[in-house]
Amino acid sequence: MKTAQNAPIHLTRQRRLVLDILRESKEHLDADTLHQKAKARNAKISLATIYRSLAALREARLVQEHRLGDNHAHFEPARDPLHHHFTCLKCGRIVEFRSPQVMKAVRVFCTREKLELVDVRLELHGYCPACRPA
Amino acid sequence: MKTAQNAPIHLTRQRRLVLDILRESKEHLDADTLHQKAKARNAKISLATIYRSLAALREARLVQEHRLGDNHAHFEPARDPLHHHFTCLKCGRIVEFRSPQVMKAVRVFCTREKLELVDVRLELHGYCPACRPA
DNA sequence: GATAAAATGAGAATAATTATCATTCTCAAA
DNA sequence: TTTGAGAATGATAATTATTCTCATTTTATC
Repeated sequence: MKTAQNAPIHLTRQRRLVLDILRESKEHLDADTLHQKAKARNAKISLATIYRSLAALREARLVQEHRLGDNHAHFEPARDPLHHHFTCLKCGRIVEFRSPQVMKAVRVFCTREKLELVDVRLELHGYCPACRPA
Repeated sequence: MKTAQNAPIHLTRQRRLVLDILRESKEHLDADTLHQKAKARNAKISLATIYRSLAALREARLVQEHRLGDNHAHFEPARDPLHHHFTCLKCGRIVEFRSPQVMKAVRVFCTREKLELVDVRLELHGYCPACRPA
């Protein structure tokens, strides 16, 4: 049985490219946008490879996947410390935030339950000041 | 606080049915399973109506949507206090937990940033004791 | 260099969700 | 009670996101 957990990632040209684009853009890119940007630099890269690279990079903890408002995934390079997102339900604006308290509480819970934590995803939804009702 | 966004929901027979099934099952049902269960009680209910009902119920804060491991949504009735989920990446087991500390930190952040909070979704991924590598 | 394993590209296939549209239901005003 | 407007529904088509297949290419190992 393979322990995908500790598999060192093989950083191929395509995976490197995907990671580089994510790191440079510092935005929450989705697979399709990533594909566009990748093609702009590399005539031949398949959307399937984008997805496969993202899966491998995520497995290696180099990228994080998020589910913001819409029903497709967004990705960003894993930064330390982790941060979280608030998405405005009306205008889609994203506000990022960090919270040592949240991370602490999560770690305490995982330790107590003997859970090995790979990924933390805290997503808030609501209305930003401009969109909240009077 | 009554707001423009959360118009009072019109609890039609179909929406009531969807909500009842969720409340009775106390599980994390996906749209398709919900459709099966609904059809078992009501000869005529469309999958589209399931989705529309879920959207309306979510808007009314009566149900919560989650993105657990697989790439489709799961739903459960909104319970108070909110709870969160840890999903094992290998076996899919779900461990629920509550955390006043997390909720407190979230509320402090939203107050400070003048954000109106509608939904909190904290999802942890990793390996459960049975699946974590030696 | 030979060979096995892994990664890739292209596009088909699948799954999840949303859109369309004709019909039905709800409810307030006449 | 009728009626008319707007909302909800059912059936299904359409769209979107993601995964799969398979032939080919690249990389790692001997």
